[in-house]
Amino acid sequence: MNQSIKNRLNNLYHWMMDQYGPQGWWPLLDINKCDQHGTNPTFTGVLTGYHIKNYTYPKTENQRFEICTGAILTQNTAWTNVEHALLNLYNADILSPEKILTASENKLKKLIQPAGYFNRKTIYLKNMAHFFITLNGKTPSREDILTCKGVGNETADSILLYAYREPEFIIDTYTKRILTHLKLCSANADYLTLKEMFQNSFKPDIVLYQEYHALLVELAKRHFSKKPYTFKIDAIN
DNA sequence: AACCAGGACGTGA
DNA sequence: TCACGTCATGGT
Repeated sequence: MNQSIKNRLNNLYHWMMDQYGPQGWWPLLDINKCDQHGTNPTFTGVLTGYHIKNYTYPKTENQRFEICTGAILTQNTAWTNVEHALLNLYNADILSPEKILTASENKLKKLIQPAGYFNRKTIYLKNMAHFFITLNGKTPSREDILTCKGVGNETADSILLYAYREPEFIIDTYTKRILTHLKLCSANADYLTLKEMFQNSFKPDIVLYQEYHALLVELAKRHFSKKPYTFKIDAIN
C-alpha cells in the first residue's frame, strides 16, 4: 500500500472531522420522542443531531433490525424518504423481524411506498427478516449476509458496521465519487479494491469506520451532489 | 423538467 | 467478467 495514499486518506478524515464534527451514525428512531399518542417518534438527529459520540448503539435487537431495514430501504434512495417508510412501519407496529415476516405483501408495500422500489424492497425485507430470525442473535459472516437476495456489498457492510459493530469499511457511490475526484482511484475501480484501500490504511476501528463513512456522505451531500465537481480540499493534496 | 438519492439484480455479449 | 436496463418515490 502506497504510503501517500494512507496519509491522504488520514488527512481527509481529520479534515472532515474538523469541518463537520462527529456524525453519530446510524440514525435511529427515538421512541422516547413520540407524540402524545405514542406514535410518530422523531429520529435521533432530525433536530438535535444523531447519537453523537455515543457508539453503544444498537442497544436492542429491534434497533439492530431497524438498521438492517433502513439499509435495504435506503438503496439508491434519499434518506428522508426512508424515514417516512420507517415511521410507517413503526406506527403500524410491524418494525420487527417476526411481524415483517408475517405481514401481507400488500400491507408492506403500502407502508414502505415512500421509499420507492417497493415491489422489490418488500421481498428484500422479508428475506432479511427471515435471515435475521435464523441468526438468533448471532453475528453473521459477510459471506452469509451476501447470500441474502437484495443485500449487495454496500448493504452487507452497512449492516455489519452499524448493526453488528464489525469493522467493515463501507464503499458507496459518494465514497467512490470523492476518491475519484481526489485521484485516489480510477473511475472504474471495483468495490472490494476500494474497501481494501481503506482497510489497509487504517487498523480495524469501529468508531473510525463509522464516522469516516458518515463524514464522506456529509461531504458529498455538500460538495459532490451536482456536476461538475469542482470542490478542492487543500489539506489533502 | 431533468436529475439525483447512503444499490442490487438479471440479462446478453 | 462487464456494460446496460430495470426498479419508484420525492426533493431540487
